[in-house]
Amino acid sequence: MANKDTAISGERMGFPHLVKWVEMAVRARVERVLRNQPISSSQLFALVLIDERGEVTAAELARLMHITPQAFTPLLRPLRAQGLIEREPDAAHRRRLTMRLTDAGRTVIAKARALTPEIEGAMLADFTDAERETLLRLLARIVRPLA
Amino acid sequence: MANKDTAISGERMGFPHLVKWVEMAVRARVERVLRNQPISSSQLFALVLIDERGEVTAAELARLMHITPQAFTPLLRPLRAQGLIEREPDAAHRRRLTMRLTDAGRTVIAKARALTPEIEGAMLADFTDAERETLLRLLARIVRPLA
DNA sequence: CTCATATCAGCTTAACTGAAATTG
DNA sequence: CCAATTTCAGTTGAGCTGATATGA
Repeated sequence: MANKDTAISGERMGFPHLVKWVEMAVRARVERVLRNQPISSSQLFALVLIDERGEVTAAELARLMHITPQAFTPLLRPLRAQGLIEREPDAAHRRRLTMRLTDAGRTVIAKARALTPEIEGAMLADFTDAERETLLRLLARIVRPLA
Repeated sequence: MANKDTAISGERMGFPHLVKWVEMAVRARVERVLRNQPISSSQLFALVLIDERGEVTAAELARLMHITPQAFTPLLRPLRAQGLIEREPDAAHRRRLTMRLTDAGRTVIAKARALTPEIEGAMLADFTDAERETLLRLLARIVRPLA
């Protein structure tokens, strides 16, 4: 039976395993909260990244998200169909299409953002303010070199 | 342009957003490393959870992973087909099937586990030992109440 | 010619809902 | 009759590879 006694309480759990577990718990909560919104969890993620960047091409965004550019095209379609983003050929490279949020897109993000503190509160219920701060700062440092 | 200057460096990024971003970076690396293994990232996650529990039913595992029991059945099929797990009707409730790892399953996990330190090392390259310890401890505390 | 971008096609995996059978 | 477990069916979302067209 391997390590029934050791795995959870004793020996360190691997970093990828921990991240996956936390992400699945987060995902379930986000999906539940987004049930009535006209957008999926992954689409929202892309939308937030576009917002953070201001202007960005699809290829660049795909690299940020660690997915192939091909996987990004279908993710984008519903966002365009709902008018949440707009695209425009780049001045220097007509092949590139830079995109940015529309007002409708910003509205959707704002509504979604309002729901996340509740999720953080539920998942970090027994964390002190200092611990939350530490956790978010460390996670942000993992993300920073990817940005 | 919303917050090109503020979002990444200034205002706090939401907890769900940070987790999703880190998870996508981890997922891409795990998939690359598992390319030659006879198992997917999600299947490995389930396998590790079974290992940690020792004995567990599918319904219980689905709750741990925050997915529906229906979503769990197809995840399990390749694991059974490859003989990585074995199942047996529960003594008290014949409807329930408790499962556990086989030796083959433990071998696959061991091989996969050997690859994760490399991923952690790459993603936490500029973290001190103390910072890694803190991060893993905080993540484990999020997971603990879910276990 | 080569490289990056964007997109199309086909495929696989992994989630969902709804419905059914089994058992306590 | 009801609740929990398991599984089947059908659907959707979100990745992948391979191929194609366009432009710098």
